[in-house]
Amino acid sequence: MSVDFDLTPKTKRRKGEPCCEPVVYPDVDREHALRMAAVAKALGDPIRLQLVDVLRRHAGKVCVAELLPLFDVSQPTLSHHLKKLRDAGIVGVERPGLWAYYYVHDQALEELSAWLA
Amino acid sequence: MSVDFDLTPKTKRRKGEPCCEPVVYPDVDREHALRMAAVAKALGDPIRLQLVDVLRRHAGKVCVAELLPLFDVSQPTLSHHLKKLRDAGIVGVERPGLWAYYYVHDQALEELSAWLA
DNA sequence: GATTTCTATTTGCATCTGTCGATGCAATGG
DNA sequence: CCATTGCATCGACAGATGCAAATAGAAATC
Repeated sequence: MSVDFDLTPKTKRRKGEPCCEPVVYPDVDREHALRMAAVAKALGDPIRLQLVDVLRRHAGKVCVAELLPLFDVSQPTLSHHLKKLRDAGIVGVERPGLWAYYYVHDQALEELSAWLA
Repeated sequence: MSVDFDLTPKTKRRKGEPCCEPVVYPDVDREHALRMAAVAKALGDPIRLQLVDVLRRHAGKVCVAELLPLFDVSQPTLSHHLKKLRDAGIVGVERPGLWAYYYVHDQALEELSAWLA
C-alpha cells in the first residue's frame, strides 16, 4: 500500500520541466484501495452504519422485522440498505423459513479497520 | 452506541400484534453514526482513499502537482476529490504561496477507526 | 505590468443513490 | 386452498456524484 515518491523542491517550473519523477502506481495497491473503498462506501450511510452496529452487537441472527422499528424508513428502503451491505460482503443472511436472519461478516471489515488504525 | 432490544420468538404474528418491543434509538447514537458515515462516505472512493494513504505516509505536506501523476484523472477532478476530503474534515490545506500543501487530520479518522476495531 | 504556473471553481452531463409505493413471492396458518 | 405475514424487487423520482473542458484567480517570474 505504500506510495513513495520524491518530494521535489517547491519552485516554479518552466513549461517543459516535469514536476517530479513520474510515479508508477502498483496494481496491487490499486486493488487494495478498490476493496477498502467499496467497504467504506457501504458504510457511508448512517442507516447502514447503524445496521452493522446492531448486527454486530447481536451475534445471534436478527430478523428484518426486528430491525425495521429502529429506523425511520420504509420496509423496502431497509431491504435496499441490507442489499447494499450484502453486495459489499459486510453482512450475510439465512432464510430457513419465513424470516430472514442477518449477521455481520467480521472479516469483511478487517482490511479497512487495519488500514485506518 | 448500544442498541439493545429483546429477541422475539420467531413465530408468525396475528395482524394487530407488534413484532417486538418498540426500541427508542438514542439521539446521541444517531449523531455518532452521522459523523462516522460522513467520514466513511468520503473514503468510499478509491482515489480519495489512495489520496489519504499517500498524505498519511508523507506527514510533511504534499502539493497537488505531486499528487496528480499518481492518479489517472484530470487536475480539476483531483481538486474536486480533495475538496470532498476537506469538507469531511479528513484533510487540511495550507497555501503559503503558489502551492497548496495537503495533510491528514488524523483525529478525523479516530472515531470510525475505533468503532471498526 | 505581462506572462506563466498552480490550484480551485464553474458548467454540463451521464450515472448512481436514497426513498417510497406498488407488486411479487415464498412460507405459514386456518 | 386461501388469506396473511415477512421480505425482496420493481418503477419512479429528486438529489448527489464522478468526470472533463473551460474558466477564474492568485502568486511567481520576466
